[in-house]
Amino acid sequence: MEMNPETLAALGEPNRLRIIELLRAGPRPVNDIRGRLKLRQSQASQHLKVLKDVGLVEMEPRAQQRFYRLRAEPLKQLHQWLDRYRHIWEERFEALDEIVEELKRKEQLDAAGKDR
Amino acid sequence: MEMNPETLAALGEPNRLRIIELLRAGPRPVNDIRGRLKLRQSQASQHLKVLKDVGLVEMEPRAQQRFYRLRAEPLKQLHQWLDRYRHIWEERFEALDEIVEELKRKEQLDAAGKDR
DNA sequence: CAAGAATATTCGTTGACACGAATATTCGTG
DNA sequence: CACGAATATTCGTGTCAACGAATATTCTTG
Repeated sequence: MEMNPETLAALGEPNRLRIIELLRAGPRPVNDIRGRLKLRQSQASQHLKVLKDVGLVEMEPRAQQRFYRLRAEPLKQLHQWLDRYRHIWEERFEALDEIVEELKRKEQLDAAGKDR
Repeated sequence: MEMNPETLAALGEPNRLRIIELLRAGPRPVNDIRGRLKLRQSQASQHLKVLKDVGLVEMEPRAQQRFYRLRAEPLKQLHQWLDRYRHIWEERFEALDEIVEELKRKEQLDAAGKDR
């Protein structure tokens, strides 16, 4: 499972991240996004273009408005990718480490004990 | 729940992403990372510095080597953040929409039926 | 404490990108 | 088909970040 840096880079830009967060609630036309996030018109369009190019959003024209909505795939994929790091925050490994450490210490004590 | 763009931006750089993926298996000294990913020495150090600054990794000196390891917090946080988008890829909502649509259609048919 | 290994930091260069203003495009309506 | 609303695209500018080379720092060992 490989994760694609471009998706992450796209999310790494503050205004784009805000757009993603806004779209979580559902599809919106550009002008709505622009208004809520206080962006210039070109800014809104440009960022949406980047997001669309990496596949994070898709667009549906509706008269002269364009509705943008989140696409499931990349978000799901990113989530799955992170799942592979679960062991980092589920402390089992650290606990295991500690147990191993303790065992080592015990063995040493035992070994030392033999000589006493 | 807010997600911080800097973390994502840090992950958005290809070489840094590779470093993160490499560190998933456990802590490593700089030279090991450098070797496996075929980076220049300064590149390795610089990227590791960025990762450390955003808190994605931490460093532990060991003689003149420095071991870098993943930090749980930001990864866990990112995972949780993505959890809030679950409804996007778990099609329940779309399914629900369809059901609603069908119900509407049915009602109309029923209403029409009454007059026949 | 000199020397070497491992790593960090500095610095100049270059390319990419965000921004804003201006212009172009698309589409419904009179 | 002219017009206006909504959006996209282009272009010039400034900033920032990645890179590579060089230098500095840290730490161990003889």
